[in-house]
Amino acid sequence: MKQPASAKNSNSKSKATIDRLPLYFRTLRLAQDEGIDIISSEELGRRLGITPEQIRKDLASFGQFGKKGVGYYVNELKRNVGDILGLNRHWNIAIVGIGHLGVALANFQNFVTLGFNLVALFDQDPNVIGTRVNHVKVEDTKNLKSIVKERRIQIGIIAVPAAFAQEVADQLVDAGLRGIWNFAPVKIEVPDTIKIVNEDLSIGLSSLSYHITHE
Amino acid sequence: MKQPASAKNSNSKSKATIDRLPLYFRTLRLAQDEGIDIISSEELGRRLGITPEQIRKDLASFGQFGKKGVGYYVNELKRNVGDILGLNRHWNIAIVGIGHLGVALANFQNFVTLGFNLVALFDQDPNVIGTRVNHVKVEDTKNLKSIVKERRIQIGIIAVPAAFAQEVADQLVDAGLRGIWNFAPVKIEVPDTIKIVNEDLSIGLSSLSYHITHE
DNA sequence: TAGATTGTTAATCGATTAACAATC
DNA sequence: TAGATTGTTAATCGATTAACAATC
Repeated sequence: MKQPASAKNSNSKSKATIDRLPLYFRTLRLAQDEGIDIISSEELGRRLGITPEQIRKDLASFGQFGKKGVGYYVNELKRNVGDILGLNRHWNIAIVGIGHLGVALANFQNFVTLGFNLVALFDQDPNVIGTRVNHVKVEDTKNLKSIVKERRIQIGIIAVPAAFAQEVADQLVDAGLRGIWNFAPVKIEVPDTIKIVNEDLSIGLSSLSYHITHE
Repeated sequence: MKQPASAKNSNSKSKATIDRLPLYFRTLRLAQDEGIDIISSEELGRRLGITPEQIRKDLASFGQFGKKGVGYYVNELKRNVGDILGLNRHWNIAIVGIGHLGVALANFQNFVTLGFNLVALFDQDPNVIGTRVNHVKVEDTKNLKSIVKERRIQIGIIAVPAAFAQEVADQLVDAGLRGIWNFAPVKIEVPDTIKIVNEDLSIGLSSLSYHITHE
């Protein structure tokens, strides 16, 4: 029995592939801004430092987006990659912990261009509660659960000290959100229906230190 | 002819391994704080969500740090992993671009505990130059080269908008530093004697978006 | 048509997992 | 000694690279 053309094949879609998609998206947006209509895997690769074969393989695992002998239509490919990444819709996000990092993230312009709406900020410090960061009012963490539900927040960003991270994660999960972006340098336990991405900044710096040390 | 015990073997030391070392280091420091003397790969793995086999393999690629039937001495292993990562010395670092992100990084407490000394901040905005962030004075980017040399800065952190990142990188390289930690969402070209680590925050968030979108 | 470039299969490379001998 | 746990080799799994037919 033949597989229908639309059937998902057993292609890669590996973690590595998914981590490269945002890079493709970023570069396609740039190309779009430059007024480029068509781009080849060769040119995409040159701009990103990735081999053209890799790019074609990555894209082909999600569908046939290109035209043989021609290349990829920038607008079309950007829309397709955006659809795959879920960036062509709007996600409501919240930041918990409005310290220096929380403030920096609240002001992060890329969120907006990627379709993320910052709809709530939380902190427990009375001096911070009630202030505004990037036009969003800081709420008391005590009210986290009701506000997350009310404002239909799907993604929570943890920017509190490591010692409080698990507790905050528990509250976020309890409030029913879908994903957590964790900046606290600690392993957080969540039910496996919740997607978690860890962003431990000390890894990047340590890796740099390693490579400089070893010549 | 027998290989001397000290000879480097052809073991992995893969990128993946090196990226896990900082996690081991972090967990060992925590264990040390808890007063734990000896830890098994089993327990380390439990705390990190990594298999014990993986941990033993990673560590064994750098030497024999454990005791069969016993485990690893926490202090000793932490020192060894720190040595490998180059964290048991002091690196002088500078941040270029004192916007929200630059300020957050300047206040990042983990730098200190990892042995990084923040010795310079740079910006081009006259309103920012001369102010102090976490006790460090902000200098004019114009003087970057001479200050980087003078203060023996080995690592530079780029926290400027994407459009200026390459230009800043060129100046840093010209000043003779060894490594760059790049937060600008753009590919930077440097000579291959310079190690560069890219920290594109939109990747983490896009990856989260992808996984939530696909059920 | 000739040249260009994709999509896909096969070959290679690298990383993880399993198994177990060595040994504390 | 018996039990525990490392370090290492072999087996498996996954990801990248190479090659090329399909086709614009």
